[in-house]
Amino acid sequence: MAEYNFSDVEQKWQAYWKENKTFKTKEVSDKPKYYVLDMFPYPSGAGLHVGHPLGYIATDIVARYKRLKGFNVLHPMGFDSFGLPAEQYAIKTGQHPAVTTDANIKRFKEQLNILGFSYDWDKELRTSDPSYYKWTQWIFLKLFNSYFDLTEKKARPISELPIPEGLSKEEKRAFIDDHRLAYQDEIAVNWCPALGTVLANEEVIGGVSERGGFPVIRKPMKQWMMRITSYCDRLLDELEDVDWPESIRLSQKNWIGKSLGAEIAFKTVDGVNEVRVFSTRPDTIFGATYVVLSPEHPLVDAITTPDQKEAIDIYKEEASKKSDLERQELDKSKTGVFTGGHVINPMTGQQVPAWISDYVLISYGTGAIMAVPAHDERDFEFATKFGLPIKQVVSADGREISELTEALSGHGLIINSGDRYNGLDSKEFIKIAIEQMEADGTGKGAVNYKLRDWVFTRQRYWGEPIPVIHTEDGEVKGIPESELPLVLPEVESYLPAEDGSSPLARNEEWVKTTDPDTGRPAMRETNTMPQWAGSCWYYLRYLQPDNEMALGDPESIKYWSPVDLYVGGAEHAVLHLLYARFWHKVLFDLGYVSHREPFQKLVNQGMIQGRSNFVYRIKDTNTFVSFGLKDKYEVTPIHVDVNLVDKDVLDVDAFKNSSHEYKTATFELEDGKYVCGAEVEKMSKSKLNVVSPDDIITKYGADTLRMYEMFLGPLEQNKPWNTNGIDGVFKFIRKFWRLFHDGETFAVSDEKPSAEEMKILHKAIKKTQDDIERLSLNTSVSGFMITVNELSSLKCNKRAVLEPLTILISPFAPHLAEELWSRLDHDESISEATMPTYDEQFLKEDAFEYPVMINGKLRTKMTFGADVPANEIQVAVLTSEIVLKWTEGKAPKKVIIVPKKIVNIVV
RNA sequence: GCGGAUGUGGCGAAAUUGGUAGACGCACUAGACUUAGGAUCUAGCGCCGCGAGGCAUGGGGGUUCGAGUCCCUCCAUCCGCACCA
Repeated sequence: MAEYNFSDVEQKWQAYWKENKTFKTKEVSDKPKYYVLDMFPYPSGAGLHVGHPLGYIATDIVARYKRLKGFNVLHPMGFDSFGLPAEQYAIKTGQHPAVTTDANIKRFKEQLNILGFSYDWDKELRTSDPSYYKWTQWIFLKLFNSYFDLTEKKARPISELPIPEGLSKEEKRAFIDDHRLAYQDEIAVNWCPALGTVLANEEVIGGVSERGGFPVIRKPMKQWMMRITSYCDRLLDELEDVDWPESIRLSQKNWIGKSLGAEIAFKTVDGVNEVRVFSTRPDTIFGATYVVLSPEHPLVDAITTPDQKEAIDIYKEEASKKSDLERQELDKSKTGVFTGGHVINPMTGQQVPAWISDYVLISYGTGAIMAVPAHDERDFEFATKFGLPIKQVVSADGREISELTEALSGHGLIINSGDRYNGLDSKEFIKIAIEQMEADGTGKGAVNYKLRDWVFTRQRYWGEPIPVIHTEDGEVKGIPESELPLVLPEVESYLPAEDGSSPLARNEEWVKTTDPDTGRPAMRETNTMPQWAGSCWYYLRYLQPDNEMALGDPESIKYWSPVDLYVGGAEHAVLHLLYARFWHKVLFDLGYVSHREPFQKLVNQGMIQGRSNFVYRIKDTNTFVSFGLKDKYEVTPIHVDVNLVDKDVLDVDAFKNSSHEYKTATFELEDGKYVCGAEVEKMSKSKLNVVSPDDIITKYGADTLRMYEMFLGPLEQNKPWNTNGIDGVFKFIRKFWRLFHDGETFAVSDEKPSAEEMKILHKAIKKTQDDIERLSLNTSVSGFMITVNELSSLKCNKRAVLEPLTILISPFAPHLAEELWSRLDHDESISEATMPTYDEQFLKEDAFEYPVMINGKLRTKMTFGADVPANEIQVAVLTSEIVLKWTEGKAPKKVIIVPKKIVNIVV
């Protein structure tokens, strides 16, 4: 019997799609639009493993489904092709990153294409193409030439910035530069010596770089910054408008870290300076028995008394040497030094000592705190260690605890805060205390954010050059738009310089330029943009990747925005998604895009982990024992290449041939087989658990791989890859094929389907559509299997059933569906077909035996169906609703009817 | 520490609004057709029990005629954030 030849069929249809541009997006259409987007990949040298396509398969199914449902679908793919690995490879080998990147992209595209994705490759983009980064630079200039209007809470062109009267030329320029959304600042940045570059806060995790895990230190440097903090409130509030997973919304909220409280001034005793602190608990101000400044705080020297100067200087020196990693070590006990100076608590009027400590961060709030040891854990620890006074001012029951053993961080009744305030509810006192301090001029209500402005420069080669020049007299100017793109120049070496300047600085010829306004010599900016820049707006460029005149056509942007479905990994929860939203909002303010948020619905596909296999070697021998026997010996587990293992059974010969070391190995088998152990780990080369989609496709075909990846479990869930179950899907594909065949010949009958067959079909239509709509793609695959099992046992080969079923399955197994579709005498691609609709009349329940409960106790069974059964109680079934008729006796007190399920009667 | 997610057979999992828990698939067992099968088909497959029946969705408690699903509480695993004032 001729079996389904997936390999020929898949090649045939992939060639057909490519040749006919089957999936070319229609720009103009009266159909409703649907924009379904994948997070585009960084084209790494390793190629795709079986985990990468998970999200792409899901979006491809949705894209194909929406086409069949009559939507005009945009489903593009591109490459985030600026990035560190290509540059590091370049440093090692001298190979230009563009060459490496091109080769990697070629490989990626091949791998994507054999999966049968319906991308419109005419829309492809690469962030490292000058034609693309021309517009990344253009957006940079827009940010450079805009300011944030605080009253309207939106970006406006810098030309509209109101400038105070009477400023000198230099002051005026400084004033403008101070308001730009992209601006330069000398700040303490996260400098990573190993990578030779500055990193954004978001790229530093626990004191080490996100990429590579190298130590990061703080170093003051002049950097380009993005004024993302202006957008804190909008980035927070407008999260409510999008359909995103709660966990991502929370991550973004936490990252922005908005807290409400008060900013309070503690004047120095001499009245010259004031230490401003931020507190979320101004109600505890009567308990503020000292203040702590961060070692980097600008007032430290002014407050320090001469006899404490030496100790303070030593402490400051030590703190500056510490990396963030060391400062963040949690279990270390608190350190600090008394400045010798005192400040005045504005509410009590008492003098309190001022200390410095590195547990107070210069980068958060005002860089100084009022310490309330009775009600803050950290302050309590500090006060206890240094013998500072602890004063309880909030109490749960209004009484004071004589000997506090821990900080009481909850709310309660105010005590020890003067007759005016004692007895108040502490939450209420927050408002009252702020009002009082505002009246006294000693404090005010304040909002504080954790989010800092975005450090936008990298001292790297492989990124977008920043399109500005520095003039002789120190002015910074954007280059004219007509000069874009500012193409990345060639350099001799890709290594960053030790002083922190970018590799671009090496090309002196390129750096030297002239100021177009004055004709005087000027220097180009040599830093480049961070990798996030290109991915901040790529979803807009897909609409018109070839548009040389504009970022995109406004009509097109209006038609396609927002992205209806965006699928990608949760690792971009804060970085990419926050930056992209920020840029989008600026573009929205300036009138270039039509919607406030770029991505309407976001789904995070889970990670596919590796499933490693192990063999067990008896210590000091070359004998391996099977999994079930290993406990009898002292064994060492050794990773074995999962590609030599099938259903946990080792291919012993292949294993022997895999390495010289194993040539002479001997094996202790169980039931004639060598069984391997298994464990879930990250998929990686070193663990020998990488499964390539290419290998799976060679063995089972792309349709099987697509369906199996969906079948594996819910899309959002992390799950280990396990090839063991793939046979089931493979069998299903062949079984489906066989429905259309009688032996070797294609045989589909035009006979009218039976009621039972119609029911199977319509059930399948309903289930598949419901499942895709809620992205439960695993259950829709199961649903297909049930359907085919049912039809198969009926030996149903009727066109009226099989044809709609082919359409239904085509988003999942497009190659198989196309082949069958053409054999069913259709000339056009199945993607031109229309999704069948279901008819309720075929979905009616059959006669069914229902349990009937009376008073929750009696249990009998009745059959409800077309015939009304006779009992003491007469029951009829109409469609799926059950109607009870009472012929004798009293009507029951309570009748609970659950359609299709149980009749529950309380008499 | 704070926040989020998850917990169902030997395994991956289903159960969409509370309504016959374990669909579907893997593995396994038995059988059929076969020279053979890693092909195909049929049947079985949560646990205890010969059986009728009983017990089962991480543990305990609650609401309900009815709970995997809702509420309280505890436990475990994974993932974020973390001296954020």
